[in-house]
Amino acid sequence: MSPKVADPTLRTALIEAAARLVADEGKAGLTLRRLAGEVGTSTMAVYTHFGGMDELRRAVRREGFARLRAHLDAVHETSDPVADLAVLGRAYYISATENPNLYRAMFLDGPLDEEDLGTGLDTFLHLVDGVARCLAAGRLPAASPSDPAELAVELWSLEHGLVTLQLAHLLPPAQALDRLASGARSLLLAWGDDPRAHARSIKSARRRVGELV
Amino acid sequence: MSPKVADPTLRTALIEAAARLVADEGKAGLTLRRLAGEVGTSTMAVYTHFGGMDELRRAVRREGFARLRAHLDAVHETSDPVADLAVLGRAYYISATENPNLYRAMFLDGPLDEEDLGTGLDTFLHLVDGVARCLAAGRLPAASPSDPAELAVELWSLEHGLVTLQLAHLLPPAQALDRLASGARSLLLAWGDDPRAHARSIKSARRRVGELV
DNA sequence: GCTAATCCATAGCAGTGTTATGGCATACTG
DNA sequence: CAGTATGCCATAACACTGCTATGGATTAGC
Repeated sequence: MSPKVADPTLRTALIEAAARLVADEGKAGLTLRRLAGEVGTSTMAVYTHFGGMDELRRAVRREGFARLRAHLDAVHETSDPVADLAVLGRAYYISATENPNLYRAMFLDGPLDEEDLGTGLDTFLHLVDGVARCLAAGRLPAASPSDPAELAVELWSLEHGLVTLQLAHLLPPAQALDRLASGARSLLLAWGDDPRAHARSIKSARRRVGELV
Repeated sequence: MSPKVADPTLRTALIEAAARLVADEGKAGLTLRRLAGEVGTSTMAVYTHFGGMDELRRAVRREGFARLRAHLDAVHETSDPVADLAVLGRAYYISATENPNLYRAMFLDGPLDEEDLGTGLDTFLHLVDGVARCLAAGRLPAASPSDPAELAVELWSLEHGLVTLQLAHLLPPAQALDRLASGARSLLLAWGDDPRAHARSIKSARRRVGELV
C-alpha cells in the first residue's frame, strides 16, 4: 500500500527552512530551487510533500501563526485582567515587529483561505478571552457592545493597524507603541474602566515585560 | 538635444492600464509582456518611461493614492466637524474596500520608500485636518494627547486595521463597518465628545452618504 | 539636407514555478 | 524468502517572468 513512506522530518525541515528564508529575506527570498538547495533535496520534494509553492507558503503561514501564538501563550493570566490585556498587546506588538516578514506573510500577502482562517482566528481567541475576563471582573461596565468578541475586534484592529502602518514605514516605531497604549486606554475608558484602576493596571503591566519571550 | 521625445500619453496609458490590471486581477495580474500587449507597445517602453517594473509599480501606487485622495476630497467640510470625520471615515472605507487590490498594492506590498511616503502621508493630512477642526470646535476637550496628528493616527490605525483584516477575509464586511462606527465613537467619547452631541453628528453624517463617490 | 540623439521593437539571457520521466528504495504478497 | 508493485525523489524540459543588448526608425537642431 505505502512503500517508501515520505520522510516526515523532510517535511518539517522544508517548513522550517522556508520560514527562515521568509523571515530573513522576505517573501522574495523563498524560491523553489533555493529552498531545495538549502535543505539538500530536489525541487520535487516540495511537490510530494505540499503539492506546490502555494501550499508550502500556507504551511509557512501556519508556522508563523504558531509562533505568534507561542508568544501570546507566554503571557500568564493574573487577577488583573486589564493588566493581562496590556501585556498581551505588547507581546503581540513585539512578536509582529520583530518578525515583520513573517507577519506580512501571515496577514498581508493576500486573502486567506478557509484553512488559514481557522488558525488565524484561533490566535485571536486569546484576545477575546482577555476581554471576556475584563467583562467578568466588572472592569468594563459601560461596554457599548457587550459581546467580548466585538470589543476584541476593535482592540485587534487598532493593534493590527498600527503594526501594519509601521511595517509600511508610515509610522516611526516609537509612535506605534505610544499610540497603542493611548488608543487602547481610550477604548477601555470609553467602555467604563475606572481611570485610576486603569492606571494601576498599566503600572503593574509595565512590571511584567520580563514575561515576554 | 532631444529628438523623438517620448510620447507622454504612452506613459499615462501605461499607468492607467497597469492600475486597471492590478485593480482587476491583483498584483499577479500585472506582467511586463501583458501590459505591453494591452497598451499595444513593446516591453521596452516600460523601461524608457519608468526604468523597470519596480518604478512602474510605484507609479501605480501613486495613482492609487491619487484616487483615494479624490474620494476623500469629495467630502465637504461643514459646521459639524465630527460629522465630517464620520463621513470621511466612511469614504475611506468605501474607497479601500471597493478597490481592494489597489489598496493592497498601496499599503501592503512591502515597505514604502521615501517617494511614496510623501504621497501616502499626504492623504493622511485630510484626517489630521478633520481632527484639528474637532479640537478647534471644542468637541474633544478631554483629548489625552492634544496633538491632532497623534489622535488622527489612532483613528487611522483603527480604520486601516479593520480594512486590512477584512481584505484578509478575517472579518465579514458587515462587522468591519459596525466596528468602525463603534470604535471611532469610543475614541471620540474618550476624548471628551458629548454623547448626545455625538449622536446628533452621527445622525447628520448618515444623511450625507450621497456625497460619496 | 544632414547629423545626431532618443524612443521603441526584436531577440536572447537568467531566473521563476510546474510537469513528465525514470531510477530506486521500501513494504506488502505469494 | 523472492517477487512485485508502490510511492518518493532526482533529472530534465516547458512556459513564463523581468531584464538587457542590439538595431531600426523618427524627429529635433544646425
